[in-house]
Amino acid sequence: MPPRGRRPVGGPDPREQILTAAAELFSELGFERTTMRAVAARADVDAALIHHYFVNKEGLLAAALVLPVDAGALLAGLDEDPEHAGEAVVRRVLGFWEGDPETRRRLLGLIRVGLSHEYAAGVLRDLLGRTILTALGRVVPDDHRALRAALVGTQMGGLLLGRYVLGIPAVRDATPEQLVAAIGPVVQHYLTGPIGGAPAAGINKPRGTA
Amino acid sequence: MPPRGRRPVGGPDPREQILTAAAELFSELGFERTTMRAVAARADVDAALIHHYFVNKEGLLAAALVLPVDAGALLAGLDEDPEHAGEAVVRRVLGFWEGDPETRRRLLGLIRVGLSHEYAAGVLRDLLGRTILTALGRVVPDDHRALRAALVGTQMGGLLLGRYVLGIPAVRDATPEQLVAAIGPVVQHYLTGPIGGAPAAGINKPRGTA
DNA sequence: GACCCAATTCATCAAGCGTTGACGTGGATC
DNA sequence: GATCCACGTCAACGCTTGATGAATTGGGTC
Repeated sequence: MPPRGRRPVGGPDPREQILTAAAELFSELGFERTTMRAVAARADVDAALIHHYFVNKEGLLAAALVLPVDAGALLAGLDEDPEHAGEAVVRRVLGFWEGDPETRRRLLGLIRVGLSHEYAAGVLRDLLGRTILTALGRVVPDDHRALRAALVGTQMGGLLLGRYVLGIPAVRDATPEQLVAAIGPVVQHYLTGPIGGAPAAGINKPRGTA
Repeated sequence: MPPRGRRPVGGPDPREQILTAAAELFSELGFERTTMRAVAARADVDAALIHHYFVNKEGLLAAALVLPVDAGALLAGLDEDPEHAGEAVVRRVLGFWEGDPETRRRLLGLIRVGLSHEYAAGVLRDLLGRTILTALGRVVPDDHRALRAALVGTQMGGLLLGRYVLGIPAVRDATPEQLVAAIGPVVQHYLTGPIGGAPAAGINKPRGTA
């Protein structure tokens, strides 16, 4: 039980500790099941202090849920080898996810929270739509650019969901390179292949205008 | 305010009303944010009656969350036209979802609840893995069957997530046939195309494998 | 029609929740 | 070194939650 008032300087920054604890708990438990008291306990801080810094639980969420991945940097340089951009996307995302546990936790939290809370849902929606779109830059042809980016988003989102959130055995146990080999061409297809009405070649024939 | 004891016969079955109300609310709100009182109010019933029938909230969830889609029936007959099985899968799932609002709500609920509650997560995991696997039957070649089915699951799951849960604009506003045209070939690729070690070109492959 | 059990409500519980206001404490400023 | 304010804790409020046990009513059974 620490003394009453302001702490002497030198110790760890309580604000940062709160943010870390909140990010961890939101990731593991989602929004509703994360309690202010639990965050406070993990941060070794009184619960009221959280309100002092972040006003309320939503504010804490907004602060703890900084966009955990710089999509622009993650997907930079893909246009140097447009033919293998699809594989590169999958490889980078998986590598990023599995490399840095901090990012992994934050991204996992974003997914989990985004499905139960509207604020985070917006962040996630933007990440899977707009952010990917701008990040892909010139790789994506002009026609249906938004749709192409969003399709990539659904496939990558579904992959992360199946592998890390739900844990579907076959996807959970596959090696990253196995997934790159299987999904890379799909992403490539979404990026540069014929989607929509185009009857052209490239893939198992898109059933002409039936 | 109804009288105290047992109701006279003739009215609607309260047990069914509870299940309906629970399914609706779980779908809209997820597990945590659905309260027993809200279920009771919508079912026009005292909250204690829910405990009488279903013991506790988890029991209510388990009872209300019957598998909302007979994947076997939904995906039956695909092997009659294996070349277009991919498109058929996407078309049927979207048609099913958009056709019957009851199914739609239940499936949406399953997704939403499955991401916040372990019991429902298991149901969802099985649906996207095992159930799809068995449903696809002979369409899927022998090699990597489980992985193929799971990959289909991730793509379809990601699609539903983006279109109906998150509402990514480009995917939300696309027409079903647009999505069939864009995603059908991908599912086809997962079903019968080369995944894993196969040396052949990615997705840009002449039709007629397997 | 006496008896039993299922169905149904009522009243209430204990626990946990987010939040608040008062109060103490130290660093910074002049 | 007096003053001010950000920092930090304490104690508690008001509310909601899931759950329980007793009380009441009706249908079935013999």
